[in-house]
Amino acid sequence: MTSHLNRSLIKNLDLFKSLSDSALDAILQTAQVSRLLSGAAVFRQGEVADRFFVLLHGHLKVVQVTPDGEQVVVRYVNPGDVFGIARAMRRPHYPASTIAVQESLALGWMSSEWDQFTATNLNFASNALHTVGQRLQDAHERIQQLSTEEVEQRVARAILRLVDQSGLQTNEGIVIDFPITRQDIAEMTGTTLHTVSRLLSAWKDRGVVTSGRKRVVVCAMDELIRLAEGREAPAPSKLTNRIESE
Amino acid sequence: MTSHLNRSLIKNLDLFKSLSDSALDAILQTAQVSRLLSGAAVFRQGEVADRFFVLLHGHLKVVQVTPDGEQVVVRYVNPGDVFGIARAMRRPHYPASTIAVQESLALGWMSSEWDQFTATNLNFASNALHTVGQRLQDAHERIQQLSTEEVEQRVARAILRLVDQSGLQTNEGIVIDFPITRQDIAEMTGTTLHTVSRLLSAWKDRGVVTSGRKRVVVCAMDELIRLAEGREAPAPSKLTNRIESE
DNA sequence: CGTCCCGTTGATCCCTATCAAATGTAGTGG
DNA sequence: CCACTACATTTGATAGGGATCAACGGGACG
Repeated sequence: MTSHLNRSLIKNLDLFKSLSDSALDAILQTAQVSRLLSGAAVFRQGEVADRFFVLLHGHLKVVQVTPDGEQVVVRYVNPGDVFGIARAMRRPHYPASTIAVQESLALGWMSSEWDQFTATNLNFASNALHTVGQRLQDAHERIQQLSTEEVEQRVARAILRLVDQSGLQTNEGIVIDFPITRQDIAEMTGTTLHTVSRLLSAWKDRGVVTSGRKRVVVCAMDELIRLAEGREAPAPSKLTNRIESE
Repeated sequence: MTSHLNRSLIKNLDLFKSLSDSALDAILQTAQVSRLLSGAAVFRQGEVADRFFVLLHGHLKVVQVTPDGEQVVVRYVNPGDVFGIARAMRRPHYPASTIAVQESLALGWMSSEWDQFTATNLNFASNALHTVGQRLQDAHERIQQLSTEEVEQRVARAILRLVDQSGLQTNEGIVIDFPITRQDIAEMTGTTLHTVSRLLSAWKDRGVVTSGRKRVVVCAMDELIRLAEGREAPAPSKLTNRIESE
């Protein structure tokens, strides 16, 4: 009799790439399933990092709170991503909280098993290094943006990143397929919800996006890319005029 | 007959912690020494990441330039630090340039040897993960600061970090023991050299620091810490008044 | 001893945070 | 099904922190 956890669930995930079937089975043996309601925390900043996870379905956000209570969104976790691997970096506590922004499903292991995994399979540690390297790269990009770019560019880039990771083509444009507020976007870009709201409103007027409560849809990718690169909108040509412009 | 490269040079470095003596010797066999003059680049952003290094002596700065030519200082490399390990994270090119800010000495290996090292010694990959994890943590802290703190706090923190890593106690205070310009500090904190200069001038007037050309000395750590935490200077009490006030 | 770099300082402006208040939208319980 | 409530969003007014522009001063090094 087989477990309801199927090898195929994880065999294509980055972390487990090129592991043997038997290794995968052994790993699944010790996995625990976490079902998460929207708003539920998988773990909280400061807790002992006793488990690590892979997200199978849904979306999580990783947030850090500063000493004086301000929040920063570190990143969003997408299906297939590993998270909570603080212990593998010899960090005894989670440096941030991870919270489901929609109903989600994750697989978890005890941190103590990490060494087991890496010892059994040489690729495992290398894969983890690859993942963390990617994150480091992302973090540096963000530092660069916070240091040198204006708010509008940063917000445009943040939305492009979200679209890239979780964009869903619909007939009104590409929608970010999980709930996200102005406040969230502000916490990703180092600005305020007010400024984000103003930007989205302005963009909506120009037909670049549509947006509603916890919802953002990109209508004109090209235009958004232009904004992200700091080039202002070109002088509005007759061709790009919108129909209902007066 | 023994090489002039001595095992003791590297045996205490984080990356090589808990490697056997024979492993260390094998590693040293393939090392190349780089002598660097101030201003010399070890490698440049965008080049193929064909080598990785350990800094033995001196100081380097890691800088990224944005598409439109602005620079960001990613971090300073201190003696004992590994750098240039892009390839280990499966990144084919160096994401930043690394430049000596004073005469320095580094040990380098071909990137292709990395796999050799990790295969031979299980701790190696784990140590690397630890190092990169530390950097990720640092990057996130910086993102947090850029997102939520004011310039004065950020500059104060940057200087505290430098003091922490490379502070040297002298009779006029703790000096940062390598050359660093206002521009450099600005590029670490996402501000301009003008603002940094104004801040240092103001701090000098208050007796918190002394500074000169490419030189920063911290006189009152406690005061700087206060600034870094966002608490403004307390109402100047009679006890803390400086002699030549008035 | 001149020239380049680095640092200082003033004046001005503008982006964006902040304060404030109204409107809109989903969910809930009677 | 509607009233009530909590939370999201929008939008206006205002102020201020820093960037930017501009010019000068000073030390180091060839």
